[in-house]
Amino acid sequence: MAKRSAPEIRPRDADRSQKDILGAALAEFAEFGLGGARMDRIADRAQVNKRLIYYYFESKESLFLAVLEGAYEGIRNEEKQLNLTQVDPVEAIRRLIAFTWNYYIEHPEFLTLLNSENLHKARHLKQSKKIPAMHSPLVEMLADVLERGHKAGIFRAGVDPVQLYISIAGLSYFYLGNSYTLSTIFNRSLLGAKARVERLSHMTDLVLGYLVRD
Amino acid sequence: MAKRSAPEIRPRDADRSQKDILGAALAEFAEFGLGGARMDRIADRAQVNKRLIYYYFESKESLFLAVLEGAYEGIRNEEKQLNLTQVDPVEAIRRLIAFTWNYYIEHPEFLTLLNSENLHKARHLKQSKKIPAMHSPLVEMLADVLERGHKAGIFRAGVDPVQLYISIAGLSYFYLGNSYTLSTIFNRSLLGAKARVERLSHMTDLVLGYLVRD
Amino acid sequence: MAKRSAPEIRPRDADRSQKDILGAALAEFAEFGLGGARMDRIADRAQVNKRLIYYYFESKESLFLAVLEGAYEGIRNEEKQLNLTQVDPVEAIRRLIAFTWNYYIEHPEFLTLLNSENLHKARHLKQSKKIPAMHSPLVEMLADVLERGHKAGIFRAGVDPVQLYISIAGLSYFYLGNSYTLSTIFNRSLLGAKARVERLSHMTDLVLGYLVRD
Amino acid sequence: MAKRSAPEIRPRDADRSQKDILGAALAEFAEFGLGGARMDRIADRAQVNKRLIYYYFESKESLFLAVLEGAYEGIRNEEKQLNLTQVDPVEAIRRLIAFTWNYYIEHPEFLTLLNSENLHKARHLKQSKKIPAMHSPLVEMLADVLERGHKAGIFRAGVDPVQLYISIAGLSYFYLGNSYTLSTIFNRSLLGAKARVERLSHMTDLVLGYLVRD
DNA sequence: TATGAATGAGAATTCATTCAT
DNA sequence: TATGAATGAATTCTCATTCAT
Repeated sequence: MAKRSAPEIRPRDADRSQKDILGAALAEFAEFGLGGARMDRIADRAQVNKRLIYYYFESKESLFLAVLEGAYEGIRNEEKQLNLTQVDPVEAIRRLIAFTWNYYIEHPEFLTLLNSENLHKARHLKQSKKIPAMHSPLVEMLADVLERGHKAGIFRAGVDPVQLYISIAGLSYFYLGNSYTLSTIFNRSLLGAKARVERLSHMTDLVLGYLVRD
Repeated sequence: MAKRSAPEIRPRDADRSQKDILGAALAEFAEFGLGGARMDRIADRAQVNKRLIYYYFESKESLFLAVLEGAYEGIRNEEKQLNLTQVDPVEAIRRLIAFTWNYYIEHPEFLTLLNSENLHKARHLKQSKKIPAMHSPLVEMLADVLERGHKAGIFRAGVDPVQLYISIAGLSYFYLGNSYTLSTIFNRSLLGAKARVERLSHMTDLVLGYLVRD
Repeated sequence: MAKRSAPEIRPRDADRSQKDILGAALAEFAEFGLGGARMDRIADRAQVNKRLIYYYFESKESLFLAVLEGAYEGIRNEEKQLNLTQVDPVEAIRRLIAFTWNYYIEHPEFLTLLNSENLHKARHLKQSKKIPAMHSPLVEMLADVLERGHKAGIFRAGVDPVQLYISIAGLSYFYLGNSYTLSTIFNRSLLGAKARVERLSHMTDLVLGYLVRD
Repeated sequence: MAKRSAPEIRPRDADRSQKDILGAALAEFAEFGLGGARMDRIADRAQVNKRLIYYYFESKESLFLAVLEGAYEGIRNEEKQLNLTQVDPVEAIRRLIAFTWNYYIEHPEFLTLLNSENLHKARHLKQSKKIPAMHSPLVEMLADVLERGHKAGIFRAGVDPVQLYISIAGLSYFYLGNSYTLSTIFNRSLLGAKARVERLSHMTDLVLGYLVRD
């Protein structure tokens, strides 16, 4: 139980070290933002010599970019798992909303990371060669679902999939990302089990209520 | 007695100085976040000696709180102007959405300020004695509108006004607050005149499409 | 005699502080060059908080520039004292050589500072607005002396005063600035009293031997 | 067994590596001085793993010494080529001046290396067992030339060859080594073709004007 | 009310050097 | 002979904050 019980022999492993650093940096940037993050703490979290961070990642800025790229890679990979092309349109919309909701719940770092990046006017994102190439499959999936729904006479016509995608994301994003201020203002728990169920239900009702023509 | 010939006569009263500092701090915190803001720059922006900031506001933290309080005060004041009690329910919803949208567009600082505050887990907000007392009239207005709409047979039943309020806010907030990353990812302008009209239209369609029963 | 006997109350004096810093920086840069100089040591030498250096001088680089400007100002001021316009040409040349020689001996910092600046390709000098304006009066004095000497039938004609000025400086500069290596190589003291007299005598003979026509 | 497909076949022998390192270090030390030189950059320049530098040369300091020794070896070798014993005294002086001038022009590293070494008070030179043994043949040549010139009734008597050697070196050294600051101060190109011819001519006139008795 | 001078505690980054293979 | 991984000790510079008037 002693903090320093064993000298913790760490076998030299470049890949491992880099991954540890990235993981630690993700946590740190998510918790404190780019400006508030500390390289020292990242080194501590990664259990790595601070100098090693600079060895692999040139600077705080480029470390942040690497973390951001990893975050986009992460969500894109998950998105790919979500196959909606064969699914009934109404059910597909449900899954899409639930997916976004759950992903944000499970990856709160993603939200704060995006906030940081927007505070910095997407400065890092624009430098990235990787991220712009990682197209989200969701918009195309959504376009397909909307079209199938419309052809089946279920959904309304003329819905811009990009707008709807942004709306679906925004419904979860704002609720989760601002839960601290919102719950204080409304004096109401937003993240309890019951509240979550209600929110997901509301969002689904909202979007399907809009889409479905009867 | 002045060392320099023309000592830049600039008589300043206490109120004026405090307002200048708050204005400068708002701009600074909005641009860089709490962590990235610099007291030096705030002093420069306010054209005030740095020491004076500490004279009026104890520390960076309490200056941030004061700024946050000012920001909430600002939006609450505007919200009060929006009188929807006599307005046709459908039109009322339109106005509510448009109000939120326009307020965020005209006050982008509000968005980044809220992001900062959430990054810090609403630490300052919780300390504030003022903000919790400033209840937003919008939720009650919305409750009233929803009820009138339902009674008139126009709107669906069972809509939680808080959920809908959060949704309406979220639809604008995410789009505007993340416009830098979104426009980069989608390679599409989000803030041009045409795009704004489309977004407002989409959001209105979405919410009314959900609410209105035919 | 204790190092920390008295807390050494240092009255707040902006001018004094700046001068102390400049003096300490001059010594440090002279001893270690720009690259080898340490801001910490400069602060120690100046008995000043390290932060204060950055308060008055933005960075190490601009501190170096300020020091360089001070050094040029110093030599230019001394040069102005040297009035040769009424002096017999031969005597004037003697004084000019002796002045340069003595100035370099008394201000060895000037030599190493110049070496540093040349190592950096006069990067700082080129930024300076002050130094280029500080024209050395020596070249004009020398031109006057050469002309008077020639008219009096004593000196040879066609001597470029800039070339001769550089030569006179070089004769002292190389000997003094490279005395460590030279004395090691030649295994001979260069800076003893006798050696100094001999060197000054040699330089004077060399230049006058060249100039004087018989 | 190589991890990467084409492992950049580059068979290297020990000698080659050492020479590459020395060459790279010479360039680096010449450009940045001892303090400003970076082991990393030397490794890059030499296209060699940084660790290898330590394998062959113990430390930065001893690498510098090795470079310095190489530099002295280089100039001494060239000096040996300059045979003046059979040459007419006046012509011999011309050649000596021209040799020094040209060597410094072709080996500007030598000048900055010497400056560095003097900044460090000849610390490395004094450690060297090689350099003190490499006596410059120039002083003896000069002594011989001066004596022959005197005996032929051409040159003045009593000239110290060491003093004159230092003077000849200094005339070139100062002009070339300080060309950046001098050309800025005098706002005049010093290294153009015409300027070089003029300088060499001036230096030759100066020395011969002093030596030759008519 | 106002301000220029000053500072301790960090913070990012650098650097020569060593470890392990 | 050669190299990628790793590090402790600086080093420049930053920042919120306080002192003294």
